[in-house]
This record gives sequence, structure tokens and C-alpha cells, in this order.
Amino acid sequence: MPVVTITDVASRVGVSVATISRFLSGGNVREEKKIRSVIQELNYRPNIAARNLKLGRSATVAIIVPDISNPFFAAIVRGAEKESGDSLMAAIVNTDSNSEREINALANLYGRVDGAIFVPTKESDHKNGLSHFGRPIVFVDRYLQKEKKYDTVLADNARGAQLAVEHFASQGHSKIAIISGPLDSTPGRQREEGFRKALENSKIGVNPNYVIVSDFTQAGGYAAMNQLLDLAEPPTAIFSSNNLMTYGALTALKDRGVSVPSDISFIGFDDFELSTLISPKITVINRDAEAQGAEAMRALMWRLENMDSKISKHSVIPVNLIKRESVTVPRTWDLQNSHKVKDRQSQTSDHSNNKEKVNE
Amino acid sequence: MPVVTITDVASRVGVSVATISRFLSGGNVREEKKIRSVIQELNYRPNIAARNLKLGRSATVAIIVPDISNPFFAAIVRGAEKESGDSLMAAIVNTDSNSEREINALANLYGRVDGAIFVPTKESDHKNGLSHFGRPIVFVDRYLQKEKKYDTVLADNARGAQLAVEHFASQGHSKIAIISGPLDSTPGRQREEGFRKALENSKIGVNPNYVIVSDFTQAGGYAAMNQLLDLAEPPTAIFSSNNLMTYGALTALKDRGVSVPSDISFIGFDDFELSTLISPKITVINRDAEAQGAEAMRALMWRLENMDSKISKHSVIPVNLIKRESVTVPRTWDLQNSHKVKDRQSQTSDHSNNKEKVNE
DNA sequence: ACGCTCTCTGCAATCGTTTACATCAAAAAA
DNA sequence: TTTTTTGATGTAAACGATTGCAGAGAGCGT
Repeated sequence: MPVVTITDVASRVGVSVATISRFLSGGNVREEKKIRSVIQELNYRPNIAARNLKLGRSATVAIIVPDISNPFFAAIVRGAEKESGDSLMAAIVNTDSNSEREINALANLYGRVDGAIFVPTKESDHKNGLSHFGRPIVFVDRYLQKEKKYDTVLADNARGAQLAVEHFASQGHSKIAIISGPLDSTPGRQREEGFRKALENSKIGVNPNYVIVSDFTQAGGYAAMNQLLDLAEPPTAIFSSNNLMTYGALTALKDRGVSVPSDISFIGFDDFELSTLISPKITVINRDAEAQGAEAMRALMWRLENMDSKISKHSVIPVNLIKRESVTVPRTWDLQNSHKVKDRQSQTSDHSNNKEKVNE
Repeated sequence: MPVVTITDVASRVGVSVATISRFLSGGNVREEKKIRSVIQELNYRPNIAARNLKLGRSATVAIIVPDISNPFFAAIVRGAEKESGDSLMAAIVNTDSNSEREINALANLYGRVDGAIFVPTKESDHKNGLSHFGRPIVFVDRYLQKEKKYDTVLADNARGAQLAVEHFASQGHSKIAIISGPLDSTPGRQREEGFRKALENSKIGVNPNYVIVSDFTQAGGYAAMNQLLDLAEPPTAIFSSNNLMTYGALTALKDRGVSVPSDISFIGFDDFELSTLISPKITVINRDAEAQGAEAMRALMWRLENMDSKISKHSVIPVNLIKRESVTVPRTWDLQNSHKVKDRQSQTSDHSNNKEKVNE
């Protein structure tokens, strides 16, 4: 199967390669009809490597995420890939939340991609890895505090935490805890900050014992939840800062026989596939992750077309509260300083369908 | 920031470009020391496009999956990407289970990748799209029946279905149903066939009413489950052929207040993240999807090194039964032809932690 | 007819590598 | 010492596209 080049097409049509090339890039040519048929006939496909070499680009962008197995990152990737269209290829790399691997990936990708969509693990690393990369980067969900010049697409994390706190407060909770992600990651920090701010604004104030800084993993969420439950005076409402920790936290609650929401109210950040299948259905702060990925790809594509623009773009993806069944009024309706409690049409759980029978 | 080429390095060191190139590809050179330092100093990086053009390869492979958001495919991708190492880049494309898009992807990828890992939707399409692609393809989880020459990495689907049926049978079930995937997809077909075979071998035989062919989606699973429940004589045990349909089926059960496992026993194919969080914990047939992805990447890399080999490799990933809480003996211990019932330490569910209180 | 613009064309250089081939010095064999 | 072998080197031709430049007609106004 001989590989057919632009030269073959040219000689077959009886024109120069330049004409064929111009036809391929949409120029006006006399023999358009014939060229088209010859290309068809010979099944000619432009050699991408040659084009890339000449044009100095790769028509490929990288998507660097901690772990594609995390449904949230999968959604980001999906949105981005969908947006990229046919001309752009999306290469993917998992970093396992390992900063070293991130630097490695960037070095590896140098020259192979035109730009990158990057979800870094920490806000502080990458002293100069980025400058060596020397190509546009759009930071998604997380960014590097030192690097102000890059475009970012973040979620409205503080707002999300605020919504959670306010919802708890509106139900009468004052013992409100957070299972926070690492404070050196963007969402971890911003959600924790939002949590604090909201608590302060609502005059409840934050109890240091009710702030557990964990690590965005299921095991971390499990441990954190146990830590909260072991408190002399456990919280009555808990906000978990990401989906994985939510899994862990809920598992811990289940293992210890703590009932949600009657014993403890719960809100998690980020919706997850089975949030409606488990009992009770979990109330969550949600944002459109796929849209976030798409927005990032749009930003990157724009940047690739406008490499010289000095302005950096920062988009914020809105968040919303999805009320389901995991929040209700606190059980011990007691000595706590009870605020004005409006909006109290408690969302409670009704699992009429849980007639547990154990036969035999 | 001028781009530094191999020529710059050569002239700086005082040798020819050939020498630098040879050094780069691991040859013996006199000035190795100096070359190394100059490369460092100038921060030289080989131009990948030029190399690719000369070498006629791209050092990139495509991973084509229906939907990266499906945790199963995410695991495949993860395993494959992890295995690919630093020299190989993994491009990803979602097809939305759309055959047309698959063909499109293949055409698009032509010349951009050296090969592909491909999870096709149907077993029958792609009359000649593959031959036009003209590069190695490894089929994962699904394959095209007509194309025997390609390498495949499938799960032991029939065995998985068999395990499920045998487990049901060992608990005394004889009204055993399947919510099957499409019969024109490999896992759909093989699992259905395995289900039939196992039922026939066990002398129970298959009841046509108990075979619902659905579509591997959550909605499909939901509808299928309802169809089964609407039967005059509903089954007592149900095998769901993939994770998404399992979600749907469980939702339907929940919505209709059917209790698992006391009313109906359930086994799903493929484990899923939250399978232990929901009540009851779901018994599943599992296989190591990440390992499957890794194996596919290994096969592809091998093939790329051995393009001329005529032998095609077919690996099958083992499956296993993870017993949890969704299977027990049938409730109506009645007129059914009761077989020998050994292994009857019924796995039942105990949710001491579901003290549902609705306050206020 | 002449000059002018407009559109299409071919020539040839170029992108940055790799590698077959010829060369040449040094080491080994004679 | 002479001959042969060895191994590193340089020269230059690819790889397959894109594009600046100059030229050639065609169309048109004068």
C-alpha cells in the first residue's frame, strides 16, 4: 500500500503541488472538480506531520487532570473534548495528584501540543516548569496563585460553600462543620474560606473543632467524618468539600449507624451519579462540570488564535444548591441560640419503600 | 524567545547535526559531555513534528471510547494511559455510542496516530472504515465480528453471566431474569449467551419473558426492570448486564418499593464506585477494567513494534463474583421445582442504621 | 491597442529532523 | 611497517507539506 502524497495528486491532475495545497486550504483553483475526484480516487490524506512541521503547530492540546477515574474530572474532559471539534486532537494525561508528575507531563508534552488545559494539584508548585512549557495553558478548577497571566475557569467555590452554610442555617443549624479539602488547592481553600465567611456573616461563627482539613479522597472523608463524630459535642450539620470525601463520609456515617438527616444533616460539594439512589438522596452543591470543561477548551482555542493578547480571562462557573433529602432541622432542638428560622419547610426523607425484611 | 534547533546545538558544540542527532538517539559520540551541557544550556528540545515527519510516525495513539464519563470506560482509559509511558501520547475521543461518529473519528485520526485502542458500539458496522485507517487497532471490551485479524482484549463475559446464574441457582432461584444489553454489542451478546447457556446447563431453562433486551443505559435499565415487575409472575432473581442499567434497575426497584434482596435478588455486571454505599450493598460480577485497558495498551505497543506479525492476539480478562448483600434465597419458597440447595448461608442485609424519623 | 488590475499558477525555498554513504583516523592484525 | 578493521564523523538527500514571489492570462476601461 504505497503512501500517496500531495505530489501524486498534483501529477495526476496535471498541476503543481502548490495548487493542490491551495485547494486543500480553501483557496480558489481552476481544477477544483478534478482535484476533488483525484483525491477521492487515490484516497489521498495530507500528511499531518509535514503540515505540523511547516506550520509550527501540532493541532493537539493536552488535558492534564489528576485522575480521569474521578467522575468530576471525566466530565471536565468530556466537555473539553466535545468542544474541541474535529481539527483539534485532545491528548490526556493523569497525574495522580502528584506535582512531580505534573512537571514531568509538561516537559513531556513540550513541542507535542499547542497548549494545555491543566488541573494542577497544588496552588504553589511549578516554579518555572510553566515557562519552559512556553505555550498557552488554561487552568481549570484549580490554578497557581503565582501565575496571574494564565486564563482560568474556576467554579464559584466560595458561593457554593456559602449556599450550603446558609441552607443549614435556615434549617436552624448552628453546629455546622466542614470536611475541607487541602488548603493548598484552589477549591479546597476557596470552599473553606467561603464556609468561614458565611458562618461569620451569619453570626454563628466558626468552631475550630468543626473544621477538619482532609485530602479530597474517600479515605480522607471517612477519617474526617469519624473525627467529627468522636467529638464530645458533634456537629449537627456537615458540609463535605468534594465528591470523594462525600463517599467516605457517608460510608462512615453508615458504618456507625448515624442516620441522615435525622441525626445529622449533610451537604456535599459536587453532585454524583448515584446521589439519588442512596438513602437518603443527598443534597448537594452542584456545578456543570462538562460546561466547565467546554469553557476551558473554548478559552484555550481562543488563546491559540490570539497568542499576542495580553489580557487574561477568568471565567467563573456558577454553582447551585440541589435540595434533596439529606438536610432537615437539627434533632436536638435545644439550648442552641436559635435564630430566626424562616424557610423551614423541612425537606425530610420518606422512604416508604424500605420495608426491610430478612427472611429465613 | 528564538526557537533553538539541532543546528544551533551542533554549531555551538562544533560538530555536525548528524552527530547531535546520533547522540539523541543513543549512539556513541566523542563529545557526549559537551553536547549534554550545551543542550542543557540552550534548553534545546527536539522538534517532534520534524522527527515524526522523517520517521513516519506520530508517537501518539488514540483511545476511542463511547463515553469517558462512564466509570468503566474511564478505568479503561486510565489503565491504558498509565501503561503508555512517557514516549507515547494518548489522544482521546468520545463517540457517544454513535457508529457514524466512530467512522468519523477513525478518518479524522488517520495520519495523526500510529494506532488505536477502540471500543466500538456495535459488532457489525465499519464495512471498510478500518482498512482506510490502515493502522493497528486493538479492540477492547467489544470487537467487530467480521474483523478477525485485529487484536482483542475482552472480558470473560460468558463466564460472568454463568457465575451470576449459578449463584442465583445455588440459592434456590429458578425464576431468573436478565436485563440484557444490545445483542449486537459484544458484551451484550456474550453475556446474554452465557446467561442462556448457564440456565440450560442447570436444567432450569430460559423463560423468554425473563429476557429483556435493553440498551446499556440507565433509562433502559429502568424501563426493563419495570417490564419485569409488571409480569404476571415476576422473576425472583435478576441479572443486569452492565453498570448503567444496574443504576436504572435499582432506581426502578426503589421507586416501586420492591425490597432487595428480600423480594428480589440482584446481581449486576461490573462493580461501581458506590456499590457499597447503597442499601443493600450490591453483589456484582467484576473484572479489573484498568488492567484491561493496560493490557490493551501493551498489545497495541507490541503490535506497533511488530507490524509484520500475522498472528493476532486475543486476551480475555477474568471475571469474579463479589458477594455482597443483594442476593438471598427466594421469598416465595413455593411450588417451584426446588433443586439441591447447597451453599445456603444466605447473604442478607442488615441496616440497623435506617431508623427513619421524620421530624416536624 | 495599451495599460491596469485581478486571479490563478508554478517554482523553489523552507520547516527540523534522520540516515545512507563516503571519509578518515586510530586501533588491531598481519 | 603495512594492511585491515573499527568506529566516529560530516555531507547531503530525503520526509511532505506550505507559501513568498514572480509570471501569465483574462477582463476591462480608456
